[in-house]
Amino acid sequence: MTNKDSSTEEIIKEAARNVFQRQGFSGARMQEIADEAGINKMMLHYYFRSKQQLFDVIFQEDYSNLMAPLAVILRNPELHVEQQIIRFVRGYHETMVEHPRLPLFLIHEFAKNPHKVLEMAQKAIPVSKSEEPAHPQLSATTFMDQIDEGIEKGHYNEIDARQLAVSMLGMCTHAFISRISVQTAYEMSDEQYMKFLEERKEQVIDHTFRILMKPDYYVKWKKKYQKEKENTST
Amino acid sequence: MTNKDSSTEEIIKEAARNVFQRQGFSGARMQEIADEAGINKMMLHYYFRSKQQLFDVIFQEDYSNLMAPLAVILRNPELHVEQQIIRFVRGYHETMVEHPRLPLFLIHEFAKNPHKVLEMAQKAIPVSKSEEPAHPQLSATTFMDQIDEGIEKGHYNEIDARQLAVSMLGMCTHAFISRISVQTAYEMSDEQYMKFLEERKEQVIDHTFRILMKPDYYVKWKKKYQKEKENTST
DNA sequence: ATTTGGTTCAACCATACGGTTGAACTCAAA
DNA sequence: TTTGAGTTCAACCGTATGGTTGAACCAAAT
Repeated sequence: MTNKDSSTEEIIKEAARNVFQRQGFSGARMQEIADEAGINKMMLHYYFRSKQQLFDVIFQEDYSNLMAPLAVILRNPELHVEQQIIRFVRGYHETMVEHPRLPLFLIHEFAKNPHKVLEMAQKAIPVSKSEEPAHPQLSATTFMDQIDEGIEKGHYNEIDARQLAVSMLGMCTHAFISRISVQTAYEMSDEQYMKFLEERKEQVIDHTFRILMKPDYYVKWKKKYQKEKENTST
Repeated sequence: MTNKDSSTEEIIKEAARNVFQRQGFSGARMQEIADEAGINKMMLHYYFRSKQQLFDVIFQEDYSNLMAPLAVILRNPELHVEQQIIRFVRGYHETMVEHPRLPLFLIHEFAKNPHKVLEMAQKAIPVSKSEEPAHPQLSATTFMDQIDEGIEKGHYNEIDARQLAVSMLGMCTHAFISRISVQTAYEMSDEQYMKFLEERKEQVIDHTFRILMKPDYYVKWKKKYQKEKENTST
């Protein structure tokens, strides 16, 4: 039981993560993973039995550690939608800046094998302790319900909450999924792109709220938000 | 020289298109393509020499016929940005409803092999006849320039045009790329999803303009737009 | 010093897969 | 009817790739 992070198992997983994220399941070669880990190919099978099992472990881990926590934000009934959006978008960008290939990887494998991934997703998002087992997903107001509420109050535009959700997700993912085309089209260096992503975090929040909120409510919100930011940063 | 569409070559291309779009290059099997086409595997090599060449033909065709025309809209200097956006988003949705797997397919292969795809993209978007060869891309006002112009006039919010472009693209692609998760999350039947996409077309335009335009200009625009629509439909 | 269980490896195996061969069929031109 | 180019196929080949074997190494326990 040596240092956990430098154990062979962890080294393999890290190498496999890289290769699978670059090449996808079918594009990845066991030999390539072994090379990247600097070990014998046998080791992969010794620790993870088969390519499929190694892949499943990686995918499961990535999904549970990185995506599931974000999904949970949008189901937290304690949190106001506006806070849900802010935390989701920030969380998404902060996570994906560290793992830029993850969105495309997850989406691609998802599309190739929806059935399997859906099972996995259910496992990965455990029913939170405060929720009654009888009402697994609907315990309180959700993202959608809160938006409808805001519409009734006259704060929000009369939009389909699902359309907003898809737009928000799309704005989040696209900067990572299409990085190369964006970077090429606008002739950005890697540093410039990182800066672009850093700015984008707040931009996506702004875009989402411009879509969601009626203009006067948006202005009010923005003032309040700017003050909060100043307080937090000092 | 028999009927073009039912020629063996076309049958093969159609089958290959399906398999490649479902499985990606490395996931696709020549045998599977042959089976889908209902012919002997030999035929694939007879007509297209190798898997790589068959793939290249498909990819090039899909890109040139379906994506390039859309990209051209955003570079048309004769067209006002607002018109560019409307035509792009409509065109995108109308194309992708017919070829729902195309966005993820293109993006995934692009990410795996950016160098090659970029070459292809340059070939696919020919310099239009009216343009001087000396200024291949910058012959007149572009998407970006027009937006900056609109900001100066006080019609548009002071946003980074690149951020808007990425948001718009993301809103377009996401509905197709993440179809299964969206459909599952909102428990939609296939018909309901088609309806969702049909609505989405106008929604994305609306969202984009809400991000882009100052509220009063947006209201003015919307009135004008609604009238135009009535005129067109009658 | 010996055993034992976990770990590592080079070499090997079976199969899947991309690609090839050579023969046969079709059909139009001569 | 013959010829020949274009087309189709079953069977085959070579290699890449996922997976296995059996032996060696090493550290801790006896």
